[in-house]
Amino acid sequence: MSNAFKALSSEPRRRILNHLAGGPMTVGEIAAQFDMATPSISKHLSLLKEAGLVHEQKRGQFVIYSVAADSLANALYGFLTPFCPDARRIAAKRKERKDDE
Amino acid sequence: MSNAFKALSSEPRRRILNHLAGGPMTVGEIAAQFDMATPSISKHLSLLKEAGLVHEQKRGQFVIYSVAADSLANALYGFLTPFCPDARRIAAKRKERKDDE
DNA sequence: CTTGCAATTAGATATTTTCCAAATTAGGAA
DNA sequence: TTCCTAATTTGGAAAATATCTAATTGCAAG
Repeated sequence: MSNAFKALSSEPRRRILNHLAGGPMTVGEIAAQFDMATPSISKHLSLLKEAGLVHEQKRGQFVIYSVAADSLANALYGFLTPFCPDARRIAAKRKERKDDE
Repeated sequence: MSNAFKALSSEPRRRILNHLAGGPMTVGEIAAQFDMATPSISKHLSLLKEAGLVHEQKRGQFVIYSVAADSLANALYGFLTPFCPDARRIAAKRKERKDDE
């Protein structure tokens, strides 16, 4: 899903992802790094989750977020593919074969 | 530069880039593919140019746009690096060495 | 049960983005 | 020059975003 790109379009969200790259963290730990109210951070996190870029795990009263590295890779891979000449050739062949049927 | 992500956050702009992946085109040729007024397309293209994701070349009264594949790759590479464990290790070492000085 | 802390949801406001139609710029051709 | 076409700029309205404070939810400890 390309909500990923909308999620990545915000500087704060990219910074949040970067922090999370260091390992899972609670909302409070993340918020402590930013000059931004906790609800705003929470909102950003929920957006990142919507986009499938982070995972959320509840532990008691805490919520722990972590990077969904696989989704991140998939989103960017899917986007980049059409720009790779080899991939384009392969896709074209596949399409041609489909048209024959 | 991370204007690239803002540029990529719009569906129309991603579709435009996709069309351009097929080869250079004039504004009119691009606009013909979309159900959107030409000025809007023009605006999107100028945004993509700002972000360094396309190149512009004037030929007479026409303006030809093409994908700046290198910038595209650089932007995504730079972003992805912190999420790659190997790259993280290397960056950490580099930082450590710098701290010693 | 009440109190306290973590996090999310609500409500409000300011800013940004998107898009179109109309006007403008600029090149090429009669 | 004058007309036509390509593209950009302008002006403005509607929609989406970002961020804050205040209120709410949920869990856990006394």
